[in-house]
Amino acid sequence: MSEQRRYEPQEIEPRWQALWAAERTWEVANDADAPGVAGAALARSASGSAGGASGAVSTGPQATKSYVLEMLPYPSGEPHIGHLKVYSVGDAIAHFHRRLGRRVLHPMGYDAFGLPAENHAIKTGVHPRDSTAASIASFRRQFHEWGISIDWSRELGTHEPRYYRWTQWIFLELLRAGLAYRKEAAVKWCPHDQTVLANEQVLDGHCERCGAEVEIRQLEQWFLRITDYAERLLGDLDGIDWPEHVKTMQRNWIGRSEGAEVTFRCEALGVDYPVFTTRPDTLFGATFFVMAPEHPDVPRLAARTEHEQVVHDYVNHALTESGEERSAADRPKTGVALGRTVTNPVNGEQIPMYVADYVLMEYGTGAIMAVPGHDERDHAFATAFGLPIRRVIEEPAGATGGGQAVEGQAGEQKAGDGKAGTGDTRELPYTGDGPLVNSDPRFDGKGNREALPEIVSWLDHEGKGHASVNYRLRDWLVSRQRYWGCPIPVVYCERCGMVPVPEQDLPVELPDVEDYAPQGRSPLAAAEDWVATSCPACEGPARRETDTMDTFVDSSWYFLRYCDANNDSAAWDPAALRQWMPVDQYIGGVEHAILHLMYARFFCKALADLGHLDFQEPFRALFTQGMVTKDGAKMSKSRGNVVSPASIVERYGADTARCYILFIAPPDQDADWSDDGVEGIHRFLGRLWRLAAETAERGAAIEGVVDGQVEPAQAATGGEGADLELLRKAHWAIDKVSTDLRRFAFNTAIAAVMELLNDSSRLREQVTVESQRFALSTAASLLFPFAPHVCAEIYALLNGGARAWEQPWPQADPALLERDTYELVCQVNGKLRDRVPAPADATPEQLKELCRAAPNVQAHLDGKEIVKEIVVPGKLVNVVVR
RNA sequence: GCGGCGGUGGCGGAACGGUAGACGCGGGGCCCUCAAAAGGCCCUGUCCGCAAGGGCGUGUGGGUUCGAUUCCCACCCGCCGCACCA
Repeated sequence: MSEQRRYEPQEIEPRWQALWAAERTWEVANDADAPGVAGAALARSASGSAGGASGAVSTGPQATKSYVLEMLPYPSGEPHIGHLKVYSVGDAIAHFHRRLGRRVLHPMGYDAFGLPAENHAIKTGVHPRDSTAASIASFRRQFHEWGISIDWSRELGTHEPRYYRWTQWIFLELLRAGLAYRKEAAVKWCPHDQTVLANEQVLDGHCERCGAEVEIRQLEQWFLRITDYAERLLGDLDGIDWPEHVKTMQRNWIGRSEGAEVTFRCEALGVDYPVFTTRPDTLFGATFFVMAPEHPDVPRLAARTEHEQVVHDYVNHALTESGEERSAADRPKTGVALGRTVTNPVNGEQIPMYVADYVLMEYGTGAIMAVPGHDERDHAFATAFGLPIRRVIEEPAGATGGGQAVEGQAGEQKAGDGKAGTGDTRELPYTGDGPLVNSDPRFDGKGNREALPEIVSWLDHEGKGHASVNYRLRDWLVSRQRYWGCPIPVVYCERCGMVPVPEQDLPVELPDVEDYAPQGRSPLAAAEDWVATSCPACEGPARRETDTMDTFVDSSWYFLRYCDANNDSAAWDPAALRQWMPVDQYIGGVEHAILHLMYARFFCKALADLGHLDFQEPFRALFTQGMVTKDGAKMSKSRGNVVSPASIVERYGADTARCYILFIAPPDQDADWSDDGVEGIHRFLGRLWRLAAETAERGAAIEGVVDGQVEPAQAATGGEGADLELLRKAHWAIDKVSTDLRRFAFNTAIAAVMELLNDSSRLREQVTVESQRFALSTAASLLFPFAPHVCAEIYALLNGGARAWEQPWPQADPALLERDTYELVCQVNGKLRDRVPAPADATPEQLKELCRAAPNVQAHLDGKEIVKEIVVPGKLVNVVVR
């Protein structure tokens, strides 16, 4: 190099950021014809070709839209390295789509309500409104400093009244449709702190803060009826382009099971108890009946019996245990008898009722029929309590099922039930398939799978049961007794009951309260003059709902609001949604695989049913990025291994930070941060910049080129020797980067540009300035989505001030991707023995000749018989010898 | 237990069934320099060999194939979900 030049991102980056901000480069209007949008700018300049592009992309009203969206950040403190990663990925995609000629919507907002901000406020004494504002300012500033191409005209915060006004509107729509409702639910209550506790805040049945024994209280809570959508949430997963593991998690979460609901009658009380079972084929093996401790009928069943006190104690103990304790997998089965019986509808047997904590109130009906012969849990319980165990399915000879085959007598079967002894002496429980026995003459001998539907239709006919589908999914509890959230827009009137706040009175603004610490009821309840209001229906005295909404409600529709973010007369104009939705590429952490992504899908389906949307799925494609670790561990303050994006950006510049985080690993994988690795990327960008600066200088010296006087680099199509080699490499890189961007392989895309730079550098003494300029221009063009500032700089430097982001994405010339000679791989018995140059158009016969003639192939053929020759044109010849 | 993902040099990672280890980091040598920083050039899976070359190598064991990191079967290990779900 002629003289020492330094790559100075601190000088380069703010300059381009200022330009993009001043020109509002990344804003895109809803009206496709509107001037000043990025797409239109591209259209204007698309006549010049650059970076080897042929066939400029046209944009305009007809241009394809692309909605590229990263999950909005929760503004707490400063952005961390995970934010840098997700927005680097999203920005690369947004830039790529723009330069493919699409109109790209790439907005930003903040998920600003929520517990962490509130807890932080309680701890520091800074009002959540203020700490959130400070955090948002920090995020906004850093997004600018990272050079993320955001349409800032659509910025929003979910805590702003102009946003949550519409969150409340959606809530009212759901309420109107019966999809939001109030219901009593069992919640944990600390009698000392006078507060509801989350399950996580209960340790060993005691309050984690004061140690008081926790009680269970039935409290009214707000729910959203997501279970109505279980089937559609499951079925529609098939039509969206999401990672398989995310779909699997959602399927598991929904937990669909097919079976039957069967009614067991308690004659003493005259009450029918339905149970859900996936195994109606084993009904004849039901020898007892179990209810969950939370089952509302349990006290009633035990009342005035000798079991009353024991049952009461057991239930109380079970209720105060933490979910974690109760679900500990192989804990011994516990329970107590209720002293009552129910009738097994298939055979009229009276079977005893128990209450046991292995039965969950949340699943099915909160009561089960127990079939100890064919269910492991029921078997464990029966064994512990000396209950009869009956085999109703034979184990086919040689089959392996749940039970292990044992020699001799099945000693485990201490059942006092005469029917237990059949010819099958293998151990129970048996959970596999086989012919029914000990059931009913109509079914005995039939395969259980075959008999199952027959039994169900028989039950149906008798009015004792019916086919049924059950889901694990529960309705979504959305009310929170917390301050920093969206107020639920209803009031309670003594005369009219619960009354929705009329739409024109929205938003119900969150009042400023001084004491927002949780205290058993919502902190909002303390804001007396806010709570006291008048009934919208009768104008009589009424009180406002003081619970707020779960933060996940806020983030279940924000992607819709971006489409029409500044609309003050509606949540959105349907035309705006038609223009942008669904999101074409959604990007975020896999930690939201279930909750956020399920809720957002639910909202879309519900809003579509209400006529507000004309699509069912919000996110057509999803990409989940992996975590960034340091020294193999999750970054955390307590470990002291936090790498702050701000410090990296300050030291190396945003381009280096962004490129590095995309280079270390495929973005969907976890990646370990290495300080040395960052240096490597910084060297690479520095080398690219220096070589480009040198090339521009050389060009100026030879051609008298000065800024603004040359067209963007023309696609060179000729040349020979080193020039041709470099030209080919550039086209190879175009092809490689284009392919890799489509499959999110940013690491290999950046590697390809590195190769192009390495060749440019190696050949720089042997090629013309024009070749060099084309190669480096192409490198900058291809790298722009990852390192926009330095690439804009280089592109302008080499192309008379032309703007990289306005250039169509380069296209590889197929003719230059092919070679007239290549290195033929010569194998003997599949082992590489030699490589020889071969003409691209050689026939298979000629290739065989070439291979056999290769010196080292000769050596391995010596004295052997050629059995076969495999020819893969363009690649290799494999000679098989004996 | 069920489901998903993964296991390749000293490290991060490449590789349409066809040259294993691209690219980068780290390491070694050299150039530039009074010296250093910065930068540049070369080498770098492993073993044998002066070299040419050869042996061995993608968690383990089988299989399919002319050829397997890639496809199939069984297993081991790690990570992530879910988990007494009837």
